[in-house]
Amino acid sequence: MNLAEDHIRDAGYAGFSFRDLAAEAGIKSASVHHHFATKSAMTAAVAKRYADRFFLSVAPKPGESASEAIAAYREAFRSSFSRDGRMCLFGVLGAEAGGLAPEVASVILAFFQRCIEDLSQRIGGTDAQARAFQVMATLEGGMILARIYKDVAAFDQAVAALA
Amino acid sequence: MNLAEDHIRDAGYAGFSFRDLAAEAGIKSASVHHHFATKSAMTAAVAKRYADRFFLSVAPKPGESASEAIAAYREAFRSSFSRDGRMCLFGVLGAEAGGLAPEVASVILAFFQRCIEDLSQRIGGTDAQARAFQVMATLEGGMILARIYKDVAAFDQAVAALA
DNA sequence: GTCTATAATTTGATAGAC
DNA sequence: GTCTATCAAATTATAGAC
Repeated sequence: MNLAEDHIRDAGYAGFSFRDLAAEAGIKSASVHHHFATKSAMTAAVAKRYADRFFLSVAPKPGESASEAIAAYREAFRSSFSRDGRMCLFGVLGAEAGGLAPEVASVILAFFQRCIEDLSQRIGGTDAQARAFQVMATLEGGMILARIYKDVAAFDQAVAALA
Repeated sequence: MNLAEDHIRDAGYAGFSFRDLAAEAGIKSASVHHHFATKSAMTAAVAKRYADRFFLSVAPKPGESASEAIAAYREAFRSSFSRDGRMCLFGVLGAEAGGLAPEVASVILAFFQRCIEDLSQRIGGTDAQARAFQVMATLEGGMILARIYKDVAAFDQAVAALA
């Protein structure tokens, strides 16, 4: 799952095969199929694990401000990219969603819905939902720019005016 | 090229094959290879044509303001999505860039660099470049949200505070 | 410019032994 | 849980005729 996650964040759903993963893990592809019946099922499982980890990392702190909530999301994205130069998994999968199984698409939608809902509540005020959409769009788009420029400075400039 | 562009905008580089395109065009895959030696070469050609069309559509009008320049970009993205529900081609390719040939990656980088340069000049002022990065990130990210929600309203909320 | 035919490889997935 | 072996299909790409 770690290897699959890296490959997806780098090159998308088509960016890995069971043989790739098996070779890198030192086993055979049939052994991967023992754990995940299909590639879609494995991708959905990897995505769910990624989402769980993400929402733990952005968990609200008592008495935080709207700016602090936005900063928590920003830092989660930023540290992810600066650690290994790879994108947000859901940004990649979201961009190529037209070619993914419903099984995977539903996990992607659930992730963004939960982000928007969580951010909206923590931002508060009249335009909370629109600001939540703006934050998520800027973070995901900023990741694309950073990966294309191969420079986290592109991300930093993109998100500088956010919070 | 029209068919390839649609497929890429829907499901990325892995979202089409020469046989797919040939079948939909009513010819054979060998005939597609007559025009494009490799899949990477075709993708690069499609991307360049897309970029040319894009920069024509956002060409500056005499005496425009910074807000009007941003609005031109916003409308180019918005109309593209609302026309057929598909993403910006460079948003898709940018997200999965880790698995693309250098031949394609260089076209992607050139597109974003030209966008940033063009927007920076038309926005002007002290933070022009940072604002340009913010605009591009929000537009690309907003496209991802719109395609996942299957609703242009997600894009509209994401970009509402831009200009 | 299109076709038939095919090469060479990769892919997702399965059966069954250990 | 891992293995060997294999299948059926798809993929990118090429050779050569019309």
